[in-house]
Amino acid sequence: MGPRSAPPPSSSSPPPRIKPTTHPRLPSLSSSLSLKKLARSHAPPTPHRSSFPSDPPTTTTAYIISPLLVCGAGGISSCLRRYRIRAGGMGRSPCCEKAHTNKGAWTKEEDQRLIAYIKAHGEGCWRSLPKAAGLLRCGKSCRLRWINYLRPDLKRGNFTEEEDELIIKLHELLGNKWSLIAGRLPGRTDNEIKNYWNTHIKRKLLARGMDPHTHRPLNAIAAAAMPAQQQQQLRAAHERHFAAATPGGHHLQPQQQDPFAALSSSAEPACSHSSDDEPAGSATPPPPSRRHLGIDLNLSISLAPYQPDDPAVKQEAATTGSQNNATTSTSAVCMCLNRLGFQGAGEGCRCGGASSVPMQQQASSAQRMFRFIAPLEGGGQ
DNA sequence: AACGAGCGCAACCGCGGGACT
DNA sequence: AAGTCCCGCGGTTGCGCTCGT
Repeated sequence: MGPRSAPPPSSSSPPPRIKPTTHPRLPSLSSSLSLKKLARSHAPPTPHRSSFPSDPPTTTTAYIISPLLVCGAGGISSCLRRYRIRAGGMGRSPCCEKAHTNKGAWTKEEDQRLIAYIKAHGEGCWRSLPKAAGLLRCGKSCRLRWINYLRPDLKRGNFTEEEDELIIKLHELLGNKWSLIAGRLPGRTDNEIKNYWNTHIKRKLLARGMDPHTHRPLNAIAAAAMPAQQQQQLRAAHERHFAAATPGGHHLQPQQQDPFAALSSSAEPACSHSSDDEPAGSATPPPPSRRHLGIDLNLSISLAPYQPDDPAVKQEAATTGSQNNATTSTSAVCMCLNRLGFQGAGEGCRCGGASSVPMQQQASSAQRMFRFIAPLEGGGQ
């Protein structure tokens, strides 16, 4: 059905399906329950997925100079635009020459070409990269392959229990913002986390009696009918999982009695979910607090002592004034504006003290914002 | 041993946002 | 101000492997 039904037109033999991950296969929740089929049964008809219209593009573009020569550090993004000759009328050209690109699984040769090219020239200019690297792929495909599979700093597979719980907490806060969640898990990609969520964590939460969408007791109706005491027991059981899975270091900040509870008590996560999560018509407008959260992801999440592997991150942490207490167990990771910062217990977030101008601006505006300190344990009482 | 169903995950797609002309 | 483009994101698909019968 899909475009991948056609075998990859690669010259080499089809690549062996690489399975670098070693997740132990989880026992089925129930032989009659298939999450995938369940989701599909609730999903609206899949939208039209054919790639591009069959009519030819209305514009023709040509690059008169290799982008490699112009894509220096800092100027990558606009290199193509400056050297483009428009030879046709208005309209949007396809992202690549579909007719001359490979699809499907990547071959080892393709991987090696991509790795070699990026090692030599760095990331960026994805649109022109395939041609420059001698790959018959579209830029998007190259980007995905690199980010999700070839990047050297990827961990790949074997999610730890702590990562599981962090993902669950982050998902409760952020919803299906996989890239944001991935940003808090070094070495993990959004695609990997998304897949892991859909295949493992959903089931894990269901087994705990929690709804993976709302992070509340599974059946809202049953929950409503459930005695308050029973609801509390269920909730407590859920929280005990967190406590057990995150040994040490995750402390509820005493001055923030329970900011998490305010979030958890709201019906919806921070963002809307896909159509297969809930029937489209059932969506209700998020309460004001949720809408606020959706606009401002100025969050802080406490976490186990963080030891960044990346020297650049270490450097950044140092320059943001985190100092030594950045790695103490009483620190929290601040999620302010997509930036990792640290704060000690009982102190305000200091990530705004960065030297860059944008961050100063953000810090000044952040002073007027409400901050969420989201502990990883005991926060949802 | 053979077969079918279920599952995991790599890779694809369309869309939105921001940058640029 | 409007139009165009690229990048990145979230949702979805389908191949190949594993497991149960």
